[in-house]
Amino acid sequence: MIKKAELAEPPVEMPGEAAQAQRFEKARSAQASAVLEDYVELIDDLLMSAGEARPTDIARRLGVTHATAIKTITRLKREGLATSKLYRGVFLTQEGRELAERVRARHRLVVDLLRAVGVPEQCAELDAEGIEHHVSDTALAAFARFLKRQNVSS
Amino acid sequence: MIKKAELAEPPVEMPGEAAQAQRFEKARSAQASAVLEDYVELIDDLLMSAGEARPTDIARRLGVTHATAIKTITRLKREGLATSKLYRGVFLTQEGRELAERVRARHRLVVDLLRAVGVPEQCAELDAEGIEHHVSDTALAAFARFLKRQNVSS
DNA sequence: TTTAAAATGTAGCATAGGCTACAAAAAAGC
DNA sequence: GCTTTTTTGTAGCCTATGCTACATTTTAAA
Repeated sequence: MIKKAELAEPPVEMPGEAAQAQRFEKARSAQASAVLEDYVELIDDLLMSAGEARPTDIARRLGVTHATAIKTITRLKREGLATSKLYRGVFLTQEGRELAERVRARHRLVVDLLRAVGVPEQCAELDAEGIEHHVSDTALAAFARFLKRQNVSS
Repeated sequence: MIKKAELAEPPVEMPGEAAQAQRFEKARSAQASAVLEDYVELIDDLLMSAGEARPTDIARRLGVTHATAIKTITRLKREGLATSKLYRGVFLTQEGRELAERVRARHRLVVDLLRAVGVPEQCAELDAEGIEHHVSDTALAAFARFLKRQNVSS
């Protein structure tokens, strides 16, 4: 092993190290809520377009089995985002609806931003699905400003 | 339950449904490799800057316990991305080094793109950590073109 | 050289999110 | 109204990623 003294490193632990750890921490926690966000947005979609959101439809749209969907719906209920009645579909709580709206707006903004910098339409939709969960409010605001400038100048 | 006939939906399953499922599928698989990408990039960093990458350092930088880091390092080895000798640190295989280089280039490009559209420096670094794993090669190429245009015109 | 500290590794536990297989209830069709 | 199909739910298993607690080994210090 190389001794620390030989490396001529800063003697005190650099603050950049903790900062880096925080970045990863943040990315991990964003990922934890990503699945819930996807479900909430999809349920809201289904409720508006079809009038109901059934576990089977949710599962098919997400590309998972119904067992997986039901398990996650249980988690949504536990976290106060959704409610469900047997054979009566899934509904969102007030909190769930608010989250859905935020997620939807964010998704649109991310897709628009990607399109604006030249990403092909289909690719923008594809990539946005994963990207959106990691875009902070600060970045989102910057996206909105950028798009506004683009539209004005065009 | 609302009967399908009452909803006046398209009789055949829309292809958009399968497409949506594929988007989620892709985002999920991207997430599965995200952790490995982070480790590989960090190990490469440590090897270049400190000459060695020890589990303890990796853990501290990622903000996890050493037990967690060691477990993931075991997975890296299983997947052929890294090697390690007891008390001699972790090293990357050829494949691991190539992955690290791709990840690093992608990270830089994502940060630059975020900066270019007006995201504050610190926020760009923070968000890029989560975003980068979901940016496809197609989008990456678009980012590069966009940045080139920006630089030329400025 | 002997002891203390740090690093490494292992074991066992939890949660999340996948899956298949089985069971039960509701809806649809005859 | 009875039968079949669809939908829903449960149980049990797997992997990944966290964690704490304990054991071991190496490094550093006295």
